[in-house]
Amino acid sequence: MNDVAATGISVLLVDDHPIVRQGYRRVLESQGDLHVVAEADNAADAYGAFKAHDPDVVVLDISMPGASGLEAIRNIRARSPRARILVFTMHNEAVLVKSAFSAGASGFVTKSSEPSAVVNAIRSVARGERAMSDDIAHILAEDSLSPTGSALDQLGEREIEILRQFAGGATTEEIATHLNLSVKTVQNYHYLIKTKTGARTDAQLVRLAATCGLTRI
Amino acid sequence: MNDVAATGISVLLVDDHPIVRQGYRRVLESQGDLHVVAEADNAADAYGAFKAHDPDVVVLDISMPGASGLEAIRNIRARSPRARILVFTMHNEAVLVKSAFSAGASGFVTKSSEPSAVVNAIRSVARGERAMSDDIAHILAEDSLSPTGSALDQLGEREIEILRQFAGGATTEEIATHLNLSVKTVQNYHYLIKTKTGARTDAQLVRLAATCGLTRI
DNA sequence: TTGCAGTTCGGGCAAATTTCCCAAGCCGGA
DNA sequence: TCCGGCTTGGGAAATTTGCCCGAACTGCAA
Repeated sequence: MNDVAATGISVLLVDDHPIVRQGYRRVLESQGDLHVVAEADNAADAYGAFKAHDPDVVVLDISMPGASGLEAIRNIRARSPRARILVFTMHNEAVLVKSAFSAGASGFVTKSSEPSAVVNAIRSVARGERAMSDDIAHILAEDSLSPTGSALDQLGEREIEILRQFAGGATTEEIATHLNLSVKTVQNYHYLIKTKTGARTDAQLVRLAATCGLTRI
Repeated sequence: MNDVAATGISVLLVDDHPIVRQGYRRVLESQGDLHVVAEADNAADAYGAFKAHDPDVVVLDISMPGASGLEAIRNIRARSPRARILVFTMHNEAVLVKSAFSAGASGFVTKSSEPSAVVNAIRSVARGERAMSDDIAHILAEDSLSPTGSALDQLGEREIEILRQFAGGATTEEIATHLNLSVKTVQNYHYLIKTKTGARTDAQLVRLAATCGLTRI
C-alpha cells in the first residue's frame, strides 16, 4: 500500500459528467492531502484507470449509463481485493446502499452531504475504515430495525422467479397464472420480497431487479 | 442591464448538492470573467437570492426536491422578466427541455457537456442569446421529426415530475411532501399517469420512465 | 428414526391503496 | 366569451398490502 501519510491520498474519480468531475477535482485538490490522479466517465473504463494508476481511493457515482456502477465495483474488487471504493451518488435507497457494500464498496456518501463530510469519508476509506454519510447511516439504521436479510441473495428460487416476472411488468394475476399459483400466494411473495430486500416501493423493487441484472430495461 | 464586458458576468448557482455547487463555483471562477455571487439549494430560495443579488445569469438544476425547478423558472421570470436562466441538469428528455424553454429558460445544457460548452452557454445567455448543448439540440431535432410523440408527450409537466419521482423510488407520501400536495392528489396523478400511458403495473411505469430517459437505472 | 430448518403454498383480516367519477379554479386560445 | 386542458382534491367501492398464521414437503443431521 502507498505511504498515505507521506504522499497524501491518490484518488480516481469516476462520474459520467465532465464538469462534475472537474468540480470535484478542484474541491478535492484544494484540500492539500488529496490528489486526483485519474478520471473515468464510465464503468467500463474505471478498472483500466484503476490498474494504470493504483489509486488509494476510487470515488465513484453509481448512477451511470452503460454497465451499472455496482458492476464496476465488483469488477475492480474481483481483480484488486484491496481496492478502496467510496460510492458518491445522489441516491439514498437502503437497497442500493446494501448492494453497494455487498459488492465491495468501503463507503457510501450522498451528494447532499457537506463537502467536508465527503473529504473526511475519503480519508476514512483511505485508512481502511468503512465510511458513510449521516443520512445513509440513518436510512440503514431504520432499515435494520426489521430483521430482514441483506439483498437479492436472501431470496429463494421462487421469490427470484416472481420478482423477475413482476419487474418485467407482469400483473399479480398473470404471474399466478404463469406459475399455477393462487393470487394470494403471489401477493404474499410480493410482500416477502419487499421486506427481505428492504424495498419500500414497487419502483425500488424494479430498480433492484434491474441493477442485479434480473431484468433488462 | 449590467455592463457585462467591463465587469464580467455575475452568476447565481442553484443546485441542491452542496459539493456540486462548490465544484461548479470553482470551475466557473477559474474562467476569469464569471463570478458566482450567490448560491441556493432549493427552488424556494432561488428567487430570494435572485432579488438580493440581481445576477446576470441564473444557472439552475431542475431536478431538485421541493417545488420543481420549472416552477422556480416561472417564479423568477414572472417577477423579473429580464432574468436570464440557464438550465443545467443531467436530464435530456425532449419534454423536459420544451417545458423549460416555455417556462422561460434562456438555455438548456446537460451535465454531459464539456465544461467549455457550459461556460460558453453562460456567456451566450448573458448576451441575451438562446443556448443549448449539442445533445439537447439533437434530441429536440429528433423529436420534431417523429410523427408519433413519445408516450411522455401526453403527460403534463406535473405528471412528468411525479412520474420521475415515483420511478426514482419515492413513496406517495414523500412525493406529496416534496411537492406540497395532498397524498390524495399524488394518488390521483399516479392513476392518471397509468391510464394515459397505458401502463397496467407500477413496474411498467418504471420501465417506461427509464426507457424515456426520465430516470436512470 | 426423529427432529429441526428452510422453502413453498395459501387463509384471514384490518389497514392502506387503487380505481374510478366528479367538481372547482385557473389559464390560454378560438 | 366560451371551450378545453391542466391542476388540485373529495368520495366510495374494489383491490392490494401488511402481517399474522398453519400445513405440506424437502433435505439434512443427530
